Amino acid sequence: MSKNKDKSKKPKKIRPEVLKGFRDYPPSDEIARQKMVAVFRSVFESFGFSPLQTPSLEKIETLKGADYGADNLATIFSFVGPEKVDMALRFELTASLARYVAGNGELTLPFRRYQIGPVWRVDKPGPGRFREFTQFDIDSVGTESMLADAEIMAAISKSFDKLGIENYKIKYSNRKILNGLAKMIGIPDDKAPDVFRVIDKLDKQGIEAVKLELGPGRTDKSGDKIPGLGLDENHITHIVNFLSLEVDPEKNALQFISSVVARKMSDDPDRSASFELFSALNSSEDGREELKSGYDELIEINNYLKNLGVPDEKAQIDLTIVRGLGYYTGPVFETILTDLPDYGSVFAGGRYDGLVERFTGKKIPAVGASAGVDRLLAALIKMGKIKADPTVSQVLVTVMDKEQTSEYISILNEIRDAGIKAEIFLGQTKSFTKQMKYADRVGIPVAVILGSDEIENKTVTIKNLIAGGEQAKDVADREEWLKAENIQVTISRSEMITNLKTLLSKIENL
RNA sequence: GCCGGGGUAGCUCAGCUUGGUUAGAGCGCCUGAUUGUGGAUCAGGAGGCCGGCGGUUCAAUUCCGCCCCUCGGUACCA
Repeated sequence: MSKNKDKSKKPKKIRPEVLKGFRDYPPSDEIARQKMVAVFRSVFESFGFSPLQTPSLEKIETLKGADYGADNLATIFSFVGPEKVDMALRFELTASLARYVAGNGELTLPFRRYQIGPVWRVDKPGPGRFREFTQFDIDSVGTESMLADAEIMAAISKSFDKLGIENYKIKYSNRKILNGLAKMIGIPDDKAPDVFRVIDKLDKQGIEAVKLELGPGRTDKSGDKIPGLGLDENHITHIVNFLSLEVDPEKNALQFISSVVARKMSDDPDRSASFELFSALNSSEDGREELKSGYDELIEINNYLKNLGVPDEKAQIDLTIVRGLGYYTGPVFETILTDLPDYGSVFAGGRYDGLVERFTGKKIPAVGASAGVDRLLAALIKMGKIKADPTVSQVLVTVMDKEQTSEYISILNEIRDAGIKAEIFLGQTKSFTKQMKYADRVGIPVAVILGSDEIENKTVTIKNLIAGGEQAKDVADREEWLKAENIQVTISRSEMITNLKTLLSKIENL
């Protein structure tokens, strides 16, 4: 009863909760993330991409196009602004890039930029999926050259190398190939994007699921019904036949396509698997042209990649790659981590020619790629490629005697000026034990200790907390542990900086 | 959107089936043993709108309904 009384007197507390689908990034996450981003930044800059930053909020037409409808807006955070302007948080970075290019007519093309920033979507949060997340984009706008596409792929490859990831693969293809095939077997134009969307699931769901979704639909593991596209049996067989040429996708499928382009069935190494498909490919000359163009581009990119020094095992042609998005028009590619196939594609993109046209009416060709920073980081941490330090602080200057504060500060200044990240203990307690505990908990690896002894003798004591922590494992008795310390040295002040630097570099390399 | 698990202390969870005294445990946290040294140990302590609203009841953390949130699967992903 008395408890209840107390409660009613208390002011209502605010629950410290974040919004659904949002989250905090504690220092350890953010430190790791910044390390990773620094690598991408430096590689892309070495390729001559410059940073661009655009607003988080845009006019809604910028993001959705002029004909935005109510159901289209379901997954975008939209508002009516103070001046009654419809606006929304960006859900990706490309639309803003297109707006930027279109709105700056004096911009010299090709324009090549990278951009990193948060984007927002009103999705249902799922595993590794949030309403606010960070994307990393690179794009080259205003160039038709396939070298632009190859360069983006090469930059991705370089970045992954530099991050120490050995097992990744950039798989690439060209939309025009499947587009052409679709035309040639008579799939209506308006169905083609849906077909691609389904084919895109091949990796995750397998050929049988794709087959069913092209046709009558299927029921997934949870018992939910997934509607199919309702293509007729004939079309499905042709598509599946083509996708099944993937035994050695680079060779068989490519040769098959070149034989289609040349209209010579005899060039096809796998007649039995593709004869049926081949014989169906007679209906559309348009389709054949598109197929040929896609094939040529693919080969061109393949050559450029060789020139750029991307090894074959890192970048491979895979004709089953289509990408789900509708706006891709030519080359498409995605990067997977072969050790972590569950993470899906972690850096992907392709050529899109229509995005700037929305604003200017002029077609400006562009190619770009986008990475989900958070997912990639999760993968890196899982693979042990990035260390998640709990703090950036490297040195704690402990406070033994408040009377000596100015002395401590001058030591602190000296350490900081030497480029070492350092802090002085700012807590309330006088207990020295607490200060060591603080350093330990926060994860500061080194303590600099100055008591009356040190000050009198113009020395400092430097303690390696990492090594101390290791030693604690073997010692059960407190007295023994305290005495066993050969993990700290007392040296003259003039030697302090050199000593700290060697110690810290030793700790870094652990 | 659909299917399923869950929401009780800072964290991980027990209790709920069968409503009823003071809602527990482990870990963590705070204080001290130990004001010049982190771990371990020991002693003491703080910390709960039992997710929210409504219903049934003399009585609800417990039963019922709705909602919210969360986790996993699936769909969507411009």
